[in-house]
Amino acid sequence: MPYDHAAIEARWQAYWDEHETFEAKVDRSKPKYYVLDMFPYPSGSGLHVGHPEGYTATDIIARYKRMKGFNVLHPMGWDSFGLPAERYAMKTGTHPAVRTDECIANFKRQLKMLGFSYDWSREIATTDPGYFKWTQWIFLQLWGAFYDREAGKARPIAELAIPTEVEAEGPAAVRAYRDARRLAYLHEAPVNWCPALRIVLANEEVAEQVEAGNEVIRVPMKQWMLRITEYAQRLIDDLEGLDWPNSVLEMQRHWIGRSEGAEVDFQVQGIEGEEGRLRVFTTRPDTLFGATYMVLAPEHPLVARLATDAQREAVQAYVEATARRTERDRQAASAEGEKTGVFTGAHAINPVNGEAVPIWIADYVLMGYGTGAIMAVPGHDTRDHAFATTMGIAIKQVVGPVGGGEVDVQAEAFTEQGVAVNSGLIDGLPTAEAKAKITAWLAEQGKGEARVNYKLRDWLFSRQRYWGEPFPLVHKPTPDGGSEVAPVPTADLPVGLPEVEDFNPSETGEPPLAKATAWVELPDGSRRETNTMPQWAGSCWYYLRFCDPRNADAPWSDEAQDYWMPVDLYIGGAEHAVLHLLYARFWHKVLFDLGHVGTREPFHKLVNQGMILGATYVPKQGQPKGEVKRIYVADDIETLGEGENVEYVHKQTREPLTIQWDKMSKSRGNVINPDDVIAEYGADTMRLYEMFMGPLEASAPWQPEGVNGCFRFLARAYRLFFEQGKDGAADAVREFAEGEGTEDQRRLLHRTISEVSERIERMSFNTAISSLMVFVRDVEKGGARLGKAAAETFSVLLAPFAPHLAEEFWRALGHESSLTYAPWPAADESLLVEDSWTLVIQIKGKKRGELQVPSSLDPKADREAITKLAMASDAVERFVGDAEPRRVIYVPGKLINVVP
RNA sequence: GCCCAGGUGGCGAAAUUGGUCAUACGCGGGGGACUUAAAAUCCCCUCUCUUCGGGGGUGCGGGUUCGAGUCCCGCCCUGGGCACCA
Repeated sequence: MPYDHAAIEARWQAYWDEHETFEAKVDRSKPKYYVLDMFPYPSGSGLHVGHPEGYTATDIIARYKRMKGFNVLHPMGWDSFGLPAERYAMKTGTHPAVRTDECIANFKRQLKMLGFSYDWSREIATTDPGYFKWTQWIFLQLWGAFYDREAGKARPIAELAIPTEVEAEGPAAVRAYRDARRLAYLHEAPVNWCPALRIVLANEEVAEQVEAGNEVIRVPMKQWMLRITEYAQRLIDDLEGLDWPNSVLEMQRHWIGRSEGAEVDFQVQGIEGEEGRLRVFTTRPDTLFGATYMVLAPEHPLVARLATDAQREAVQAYVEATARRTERDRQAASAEGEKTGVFTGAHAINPVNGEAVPIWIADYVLMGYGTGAIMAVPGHDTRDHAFATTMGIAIKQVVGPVGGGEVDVQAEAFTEQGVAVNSGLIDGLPTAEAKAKITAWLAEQGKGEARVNYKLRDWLFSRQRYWGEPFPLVHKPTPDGGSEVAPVPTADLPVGLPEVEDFNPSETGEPPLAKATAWVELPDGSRRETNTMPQWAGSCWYYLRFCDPRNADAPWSDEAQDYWMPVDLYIGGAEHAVLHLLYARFWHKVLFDLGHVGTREPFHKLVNQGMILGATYVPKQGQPKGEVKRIYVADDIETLGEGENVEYVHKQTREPLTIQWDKMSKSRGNVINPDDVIAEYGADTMRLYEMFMGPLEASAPWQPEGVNGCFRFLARAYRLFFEQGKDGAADAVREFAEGEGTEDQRRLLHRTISEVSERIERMSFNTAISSLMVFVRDVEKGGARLGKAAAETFSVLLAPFAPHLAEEFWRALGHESSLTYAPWPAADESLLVEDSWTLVIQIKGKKRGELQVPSSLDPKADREAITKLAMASDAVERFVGDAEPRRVIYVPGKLINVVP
């Protein structure tokens, strides 16, 4: 019988389960290693081959680290709240919990088939009440805290100092004072309402729905917000020291979007004092002298007051028109260069030169950033330039190029740094100095101050959905006829989801939970909060729960958290580069401030695995315009020719096609199902191929022929250990030679140990596998019987990649138990050294010969002897002759370069 | 437009800090062995030109260096992200 992967894999999966081989326990005598996958949303369609790429990588590391003596935590769970289950419920009436359980079961079956070494006793699901009890608990920590800017950290709200004048106004005022400072707060604001889905979308979710053809409009609604903006600076600062891909670090920094500048006060003409103070934010205070107009966002509170009678109607109309458009929509149109806006009729005084500048409103200024108002400097800002040109507003030059020279700001804005001109007290100063000087001057005059702004906005945290964590809050009537928010006591958590008949929100946006009146209305007259949390909530802290997943009294114990955290290696898709990682970091920092965790950052090393691409076939001539795009899958096509002359045509139409590689998706029909691959080749082959395709971080196409190559390698290895049984008899274990076999085998073995170890450490799995392939090939080629010790070592080296087959080998060698905790071998350095080494002889940088140098000559110490040897070589004689070389470069152990 | 990553054989890809031979390993292709035959397996060849001495070649054009896939400058292309953030 040849390599019977199905039987072998079933046997070892059962063994691991039965022996609880991968269960992790806190053990302070060993160093720990926490290796985590981004847990999946268990979708109805099951795993595709893209999922196991990252999972295989973490599994290799987990298994390698165990053999290196680490106590490894390698858990898996389910990010199981989510919209698909809810939509499925709306369509079929099946409760989301039922559907979710089915999907989880399927995912788990598939993952188990791949032989991943997860500690399944730690399995968690975010939808499990035993889990979301603590999600709710963490929310209450946020609700119960404020950010102390002076201390630079969050503190319990009870410690917030209440000003005496507030105290004097009574409990309602104190409550309001506190509520306005909590890290979780209610905020009425225009939100992105999607009528088709009947849900509110976060800004970052709008694009996706608009692309899907769903309308998104703005409506005001009361929403729970989380004060992530207070952490903006720390979220930037603490990126330092993380071992993360540069691209992710950059994306996070850009998302947070720190910018330094100044706030400047303009005084509106005709409105005295504080009320008429119009504050703007600018990163270029040095261009203040070039401000020829101002712009307010249409939502700016001062807009209504500023509009003069003559302009009131136009202003009103503009404000209403923009209110209907989503922020994204506004930005998209305007970014094309279409600038719209209306003059308010009012003017304000420029504090640096006393000039009166007109005040406009325009939607290219956003209320959510800075102060919602700008000074416009068309000479030195592209957007202002476009607007001024459209509206016929004056453009003034106040910065010139450093080396002198002319620029025409009428034609195009000069946005670079330079030297201030036409700018009074800062004339002649380079931009940086001009900024500093004018900012200092403004501060002195009480007309402005230096200021740092961030693009990051507070996090819209409530959703009008059923399938999410309920907020552990109630709205309690107060004696004055109002209501106050009160937490559900920890002892009463979790707040579970009520049974409902209908999972749809109402047309007005009332969440589905609002219809469960028996659940909403409490005996004391309080009403439960009916929003639910977004899907991000559960994934913000699951890595902490994995440390102590069955704890019923706390989200985690100090002991477990202190031992396992931080996550040493975190692998997942690049699509989570910003939001998930930012939100999780934010929660972690709040928990850190409040003393619940001991680490500032949760994830030490982060790796994004690349995408696995699937094949589709499209017309070679390109898609005809105006027609529905034609995309075909492998079943539709016929392959003609071979090698470099390969051609694809459609089976029926004979249309010439060309292959195209895309992200795998159901809609494209280019998905490969792991079940099929495993059935044909086995999990070990599948794991091996996924890693052999190329570097983990790179995207690569799934090529079925490549899978076969990996299978062939395992089958070869199998034949190294087993002899085919005659006439249907079981395969017999081969006889092995003594020890590490022949001298050649020993050397080969130790080189393989050295290479595989080093390449796993570098996570260069494709090249590590190549070393293993070379080992098998060369042992075969050598023809001698493999030494038993060498066979054992090889099994260990293979185990992280193809664990089932490795276990099979291990047992064949006479071991009773699993090789999971067998020690990782160390290479004998002395065997890596050859008898002689090759010195390359170059003449003027070109290779002209080589020389075998005996190992008795040390590359470094015997420099002179080696040089002498080289100078006497044929190559030097031929190309240099007797002439004295101008230069001789000797690279120890590598080459000698003679320049005549 | 801006930011990040990347461009190496017919294909997936190798090449510690600039240092031998660019193209390991695998796929595909060609030739052969075994077989009645096929599958499986095994062996050899597989960047290119060549007058067989050697020459050229890592997206393109320059540069630094004794020596560049690797470093610098300027382009081109592909993928990902951001995109009126004042």
